[in-house]
Amino acid sequence: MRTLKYAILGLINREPMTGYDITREFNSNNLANFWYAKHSQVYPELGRLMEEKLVTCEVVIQGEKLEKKLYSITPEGKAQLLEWLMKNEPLEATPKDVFRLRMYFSDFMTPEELKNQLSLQLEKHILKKKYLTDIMHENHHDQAPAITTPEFGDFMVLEGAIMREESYIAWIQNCLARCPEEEK
Amino acid sequence: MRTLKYAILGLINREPMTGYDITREFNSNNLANFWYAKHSQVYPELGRLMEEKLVTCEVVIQGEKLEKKLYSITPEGKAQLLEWLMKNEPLEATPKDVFRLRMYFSDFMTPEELKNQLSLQLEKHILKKKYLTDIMHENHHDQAPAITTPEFGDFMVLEGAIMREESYIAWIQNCLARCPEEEK
DNA sequence: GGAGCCATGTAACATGTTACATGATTAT
DNA sequence: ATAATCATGTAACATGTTACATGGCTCC
Repeated sequence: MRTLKYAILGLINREPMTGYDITREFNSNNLANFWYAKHSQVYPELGRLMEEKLVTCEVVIQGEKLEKKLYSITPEGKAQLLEWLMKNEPLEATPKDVFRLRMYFSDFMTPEELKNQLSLQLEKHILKKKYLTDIMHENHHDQAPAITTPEFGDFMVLEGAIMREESYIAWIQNCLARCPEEEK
Repeated sequence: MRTLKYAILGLINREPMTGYDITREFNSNNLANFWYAKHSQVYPELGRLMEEKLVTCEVVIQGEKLEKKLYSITPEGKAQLLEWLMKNEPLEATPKDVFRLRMYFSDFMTPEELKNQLSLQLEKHILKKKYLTDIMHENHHDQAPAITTPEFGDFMVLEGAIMREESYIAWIQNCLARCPEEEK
């Protein structure tokens, strides 16, 4: 699959970046909602991409002597990125979800503990949704940017992340509604 | 984290099972929507659980001489499972999603190819939703079973999986709606 | 001068996938 | 008989996390 390879190629295709920049993107408000990696994964992968001649590297001096490696995409890199973007593969395996797994075994909890677990999770997803909508206001003022700009991709996936949270929240509320009323 | 450990404990807690049974559950209509593992991961984990004395194992002969290992949960296993179910941990990292990653880089595609990619994905998620709702009709007749039964967990997570597909479908339709109209 | 960030890397470990390997049972 | 499924395991590899390790730059 080598998805990390294409994630890095896609970022460098937007503009030349260092490994540090790429890692920062992977922990940003946009990308982190559907892809991420630690720097310990990024640097070795950049090495592989160099070997495969999909990126080139220029050493830049920051200040007195700090060396940064600024990576750029090659024509072959662009070609492979485009090929990957055009793919039509079967649906990926469904994402793993530890909370859903715990709910699957809910009959081993008391109804009170089940309700408590659902409420705690609900709260967290409500906060996450608020966090995402705040970013949406700040970055896009809830207006879709023009297609063919990088901002369009940012906007689409952020909107998707918000919708995902809304759906999760609605699901938990459904589950809570199905739990019996407290005995007085 | 050792989530696989708890997934296996949770299953064996419902009733004694073999490694083969567990693997089958991990590829079923319920569980596979939020957790799964291959048999090559299950058998070694069962070995670890034996070492930790969280499960016991009884050899059963099937037919003439086929040996099955039927695993049961121990009191200590039950205790650890319950502890895990009661946890209140921060939200997991957001699930990775290759299609969203490709959409993030959509400005590198032509608008036509972007629409094509969105349409292909839409179709797949519509099929998946139909697949899930069919199972819902068959297994539960759209009626929530009583809380405190294992079927309640099955129902909850299946409902969640359907809602997840509905949300994904709505997102893709949003994206398509934002794409410009075809020229004449 | 020190805190926090910029910048790059490696090592050990945990998790997960694909392939290799073997053999019994059941239904056609 | 033979194909599909039941049943259990290991090996090699890919992916991802945590910890170790080093040093420069910028702002206070």
